[in-house]
Parts: sequence; structure tokens; C-alpha cells
Amino acid sequence: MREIPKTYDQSKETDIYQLWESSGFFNPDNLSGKPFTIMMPPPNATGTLHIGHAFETSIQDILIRYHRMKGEKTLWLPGTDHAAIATNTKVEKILIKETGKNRHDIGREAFVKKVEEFVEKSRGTIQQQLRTVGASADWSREAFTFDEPRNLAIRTAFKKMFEAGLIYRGIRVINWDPKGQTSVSDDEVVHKSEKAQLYTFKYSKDFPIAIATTRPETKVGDVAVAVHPADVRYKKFVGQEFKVNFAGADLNIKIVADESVDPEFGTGAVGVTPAHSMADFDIAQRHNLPAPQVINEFAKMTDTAGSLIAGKKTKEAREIIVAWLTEQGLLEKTEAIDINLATAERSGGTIEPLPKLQWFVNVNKAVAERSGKTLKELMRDAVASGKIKILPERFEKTYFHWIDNLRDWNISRQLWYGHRIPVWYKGEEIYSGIEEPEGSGWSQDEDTLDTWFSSALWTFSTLGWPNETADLKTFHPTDVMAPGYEILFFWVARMILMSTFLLDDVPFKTVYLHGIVRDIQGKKFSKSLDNGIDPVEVIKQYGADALRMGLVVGVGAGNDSKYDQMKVKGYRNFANKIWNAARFVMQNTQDMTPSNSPLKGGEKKNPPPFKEGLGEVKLTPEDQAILYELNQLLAKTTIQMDNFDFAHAAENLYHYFWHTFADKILEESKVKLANEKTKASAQLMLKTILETSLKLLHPFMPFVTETIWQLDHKDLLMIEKWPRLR
RNA sequence: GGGUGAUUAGCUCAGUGGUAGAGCGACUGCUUUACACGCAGUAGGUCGUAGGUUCAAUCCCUACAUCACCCACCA
Repeated sequence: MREIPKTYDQSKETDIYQLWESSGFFNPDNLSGKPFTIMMPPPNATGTLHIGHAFETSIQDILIRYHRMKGEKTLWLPGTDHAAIATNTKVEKILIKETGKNRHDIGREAFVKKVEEFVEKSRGTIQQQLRTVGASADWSREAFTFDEPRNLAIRTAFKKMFEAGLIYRGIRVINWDPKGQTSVSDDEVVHKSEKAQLYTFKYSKDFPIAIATTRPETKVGDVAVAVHPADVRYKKFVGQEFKVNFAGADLNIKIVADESVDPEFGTGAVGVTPAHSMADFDIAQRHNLPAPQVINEFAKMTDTAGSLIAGKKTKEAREIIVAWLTEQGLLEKTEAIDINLATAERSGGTIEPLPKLQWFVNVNKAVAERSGKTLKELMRDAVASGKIKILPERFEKTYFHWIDNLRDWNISRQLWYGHRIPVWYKGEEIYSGIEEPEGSGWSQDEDTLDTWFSSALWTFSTLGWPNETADLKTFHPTDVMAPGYEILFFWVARMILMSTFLLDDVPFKTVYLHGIVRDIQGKKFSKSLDNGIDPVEVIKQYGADALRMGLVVGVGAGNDSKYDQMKVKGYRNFANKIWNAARFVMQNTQDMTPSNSPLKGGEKKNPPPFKEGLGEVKLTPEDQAILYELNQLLAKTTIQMDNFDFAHAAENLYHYFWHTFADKILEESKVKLANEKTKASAQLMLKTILETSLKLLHPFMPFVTETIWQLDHKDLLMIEKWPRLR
């Protein structure tokens, strides 16, 4: 028997990974049984993995390894997301920093090339990092949201939705990000609480009604004043029109009655600026009013804004208007209030509502092929019917609330890195198709698609859809999706939308949402705080098993957690404990005869944790009790695994292994091993408990358990069968 | 404005209708035929506040407080 080192050496983890990967068992083609599928939420191809990814990867790998051991045909399909807006922003930032030029300076083609180089490098890093964590993913099926098979899926999806009338083009007031120079969807808008001044004033001295606003500069775009129909103060003015000169702009203000006005707020009268407020745009639509644009894409006032402020930035224009109002004696009141300022999630720029021609997904249109249901209803039904289970359950409520308030989804972006909208124009003609139409003179839409449009197809675009592949038949719908709760709307909901419409099926059966890993003070990891932790560094120091346990134990579904290095260190110690217990067992069971080995012969395929009357070995009642306890542990662990309760499963295994097996059973065996009469049964007990424990621990701590297993087995622990209940 | 989660030992978190647990840390001993990344042991909590239900509440109900988060076109 060779010497076994005193301390577990986690630097050998890469060898073990190599062993697994080259075995081919990450690939379900080499496995049998019922399919079990998880699509990896594709990390953004913009950077490197952080500790949160390590957590997410651990959860999925635990699930996958457990199901693989249960004898299922497990597919864990990895990939990366081109993350259009994030990548576009990031690379442009680097470009500006390095050369002082922005994307417009170097042109579309050169810019996209630059992004692609960046992404290629980044993707390689991510793949390596996932391997380091121990991800037993099928690399042969790896996908990228921007590769050719996925492009085909995206163009096909667009075409089908366009033909079903679910995608339309129209002028709407959308969220414009002047900093990022693109529109963004409602979900990409982040509201930030800010102090602002609420100004109350009249357009002119002889105007009868005072209005209140925090943005006086937009008032040069007003076309009406809306009041509540029942408001007696203003009833007599409804229907009247006033011509006023407001700060150098000639306005035609009509007094309209609209239910949406709250008579209690401010003066109870709203200055209606259709082009720069979604609410006002709606009012204007109801009353057939025009929508003059007074702010442009760069958040500067247009010529329509009047002589006083045309060409000025909005902030500057505001000051000018306020000064003008004061000078004219029109300002009645200024009060400080708290407002929720809309900002763009990615760039941080202040959102400027602008009327623009954009592409939208209609969520309220009845779909004939889906029994007349709207996309909204399809999304709601998928969860309400129980076909999709969201864990923890409380998020189902959040999901329904989001759906109920959902408006049409703006899917066009004025970015360069992304999927071009598959629509071509020639004069008045418009064509949507998978390929560019025949003939010359067609020009493709300049816009690109929201990145979430492509990731929404992820569960089936990765399986070869729109082709009817064998993979698609075998692995869709997938079993589990395990993203963070923060992308429930962005991604999970959109996957349900796409899958229910395009495939008439759910994309997954269970959504297991995890929380955010924060730093020890409870702060989010962020570049600006510079509190990021590189999982690869932690793994170098303590091993991947220790990191996985440190992230998983004590963290319930959907709960945020704090990353604690000391905890990881504790599980490094545990890995060493396992190693040494195994070392002890091996040193003391070398002379076991094959007949009393718990894993002999035909039991190989699906062995129970122990067998009665193995060989000539007689078990004492005490041994029976110990085996009973082991059986209880197995039963409990299995239930916990099936219930996604990894935190407790791992904790119980830890406790059993250390404080029951190592502290008691193993200690007490020392006397028995020294006595020839009790030696054989003690050996059998040790070996049985160790091997069962290694199997139960494997999904959580794959490296140390496999390393030990390899010391005296030819086959991989990774594909050993999960112990059977007695 | 609506909603969700949290509040238990110094720290991080479990937990149950019958007067509380783990890991880490602290402290005290230990080179005991695997492990000092170890072993044996000790101390430490009016389970956020106020009511209510109950024979009995940390756990159920109702308020409130503090913290965190999500949603929302009050101009």
C-alpha cells in the first residue's frame, strides 16, 4: 500500500477534473436513464466570474451530480451571453479610455470587431473558471447567444412573432438613455430616490390655472392642461384653448378633463407634455393632441423649445426657465420634494422619455394558435397551472404582480453589438425573414435586439431549435433553472414567454431562485467598491470543495448570504477531516478479504449502503444500530436533495461525518480493530460507512471524495449509484 | 403609495406549540497508533417591542419599530 499524505492536497483538483472530463460522462450521450436537464444561466461574456457565479455554479453542479448518481441522463449545458448592452458599454468605455475615441469615431464595423475580440478572450477565461469550481457540464454542447445556431433561432423567433402580429413597429414614448445612446426596456430602468424642487406657476399672467412640475424646461412642449373631470375648480375651463408665450415658445394650451389626474396633488392640474412623459403621451392620445418634441437624443433642447433655451442642456434650460418665471412674477411656490429619478441600469444615465420609432412585443394581443390567449396570459398560466414551480414560492406572487403590470416590451436597441433586427426595407416595402430577401436595394434595419430577446430562447436555442433535433425532443422542457432572483423578470419571465408561444410548452419545470452573495458587511460586490473576490484565488487557497460548501451551507433558497472566508476555511478543514478518516480506514482495511468487501460483485450497479450477513462477518446489535443511523441519514439526505434543501443536506452530512463517524464510530473501532474477534466486523463497518459517506458527499465536495475514491477504485465515484434505501 | 424578506449566543445562521441549537470566535486542558486544517471540555441567549389566542409561544394572530430589497408614469 502506498503512502497516503497526511494532508489533503487540493492543488490536485485539476487532475481530477481532467479525469472526469476525459471520461465522457459530462455528456449525456454516454449516460442512460431518464433525462434530467439544466441550462446554465449564461454568464455575460464581458468579464470574469465572481463569487456569485461560483455559488450559482455550485448549486447546479450539486443538482447535476446528484441526478447523475441517481442514474439519470443528465445534461448540464453551459454557455455565455453576448450581453449586448453591457458588452457594448464596457468595450466602448475601454476604447474611450485607451484612445479617446468613442464608437462613432471608429465606425460600426471596426467597433463590432473590437467587441468580438474582447468577448472571445473573456469567454475562454469563464470556461476555465467554471472548470475550476468543478462544473460537470457538457462542454461538447456549449453555446453562445451570438453564435450561428443561436442567430438562426433568434431570426426564426422574430419572424414567427412578426407574422403572428406579436411584434410591431411604432412611435411610442420610450425610455431613452442619452448616455448610452439607446432605448431601454422598462425593466432596465432603475429608480433612484432624489431631492428635487417642485415649482408651481402659471404659463402666463392671464392663464387661469397654475400647474406644478419638477421639470419646468419640458413645459415648452406642453399642449394641454389636464384636470379631473369632477374638479369643480376647473370645470368651467374645460374645452377652452389658450395661446400663450411661455419662455420664448408659443404654446397652444387646451384644457382637457382626464380621469388620470389626481385632484389632490399639487394644484390638481397637470401640464401635459406628450413627447416627454409616457403618462402625458397617453393623455394626448385620448384627446387627439399633438406631441411636439422639445428635447433631443442628447438631452438638449430642440429648436421647437423656443428662442430662450433652444440648444441648451436640460439642466441649464431648467435654470433659465426658473429665472424667467421668477422675473415674470409667475412663480407661485417652490417646494423640496423627493422624487424617483429614472436612470439607465447599465450606463447610469438619466432616462429621458422620448417619442421614437421602435420595435415592440405586444403582450396583450390574442394569439390565435394559442387558443386566443395573450402572451401575458400564457406567461401567467404557465405558473398558475403549476406546470412551472417557482422556488421559493413567495416569488410566484412577485411574478404575477409583474405580469399584471406588464406593458409592451421594447426590443429594439440603438447599439451596434447585438443581433440586427431581421427586417429589410425597400422603399415602402418591408420584409421580415430569416435571410436577406432576394434582389437588390434592400437595406436592413439599423437597430439591434435587446439582449434578453436572445437569452429568452436559451432553453431551446441551445438544443438546436428551430430544427427538430433529437436533443430538443429528449431534453426539452428542461427540469431545473437556477438563476438569481434578480433576473426573474428580465430572463425567467421572458423565457416563459418565448417558450409558451414558440414551442407551446414550458421552458422548465422548476425555477430554483438563489439569493445574492454579499461581502461580510452585507454589501453587494461591485467594481466601484472594489470589494470583489476572485473565486479562483479562494480555490487556490482552500480548494473548490471548501468554497462550494462555504457558499451553500446555511443559505436557504432565495436568501441573500454573506461571503465569509472563515467559513470556507472551516470546510477546507472538513475536507482534510474526510481525507484523514479515509486514510485511517484504508490503513486498517487493507487485509479485508474480497468476500466481506461491501462492494463486491453483482451489487456494483446499485448497492445498498450495506448488506446483511456479508461473507462470514457477523454484525453486532450495536453495528446494526449504527447502520440504522446511516440509513436514516441517507433517507433524510435524499429527501432534502429532492426538495432543493442543499443547505441542510450539506450541514447534516458534515455533522454526521465529523461528529458521528469520525468522533465516535471511528474512535470506537480502534479497540475493535485490535481484537481479532471483532476486527472483521469493524473493518466492514468502517468501509461501508466511509464509502456511503463519500457518495452522499460527492455532489457537494466532488474533488476530495473522488480523490479518495480513486485510491482504491477503478471506476469514477462521479457515476457511482446513489445509495439505495434499505 | 403597494409588496416581500429579515430581526435567536461576540459573528454567520439553523430551529420547534411545551421554558433553545450548529459552525466560527473566546476560554481551559491535551503531541490519545487518521487528522493541530486536530482531540477533550467550558463559558455565553429575558429568541426586536407591545398586545392577543392557548393549560403552555421564540415558534400562531394583531399592531409597532429598525434594517434590506422589489414594484409603481402623482405631474
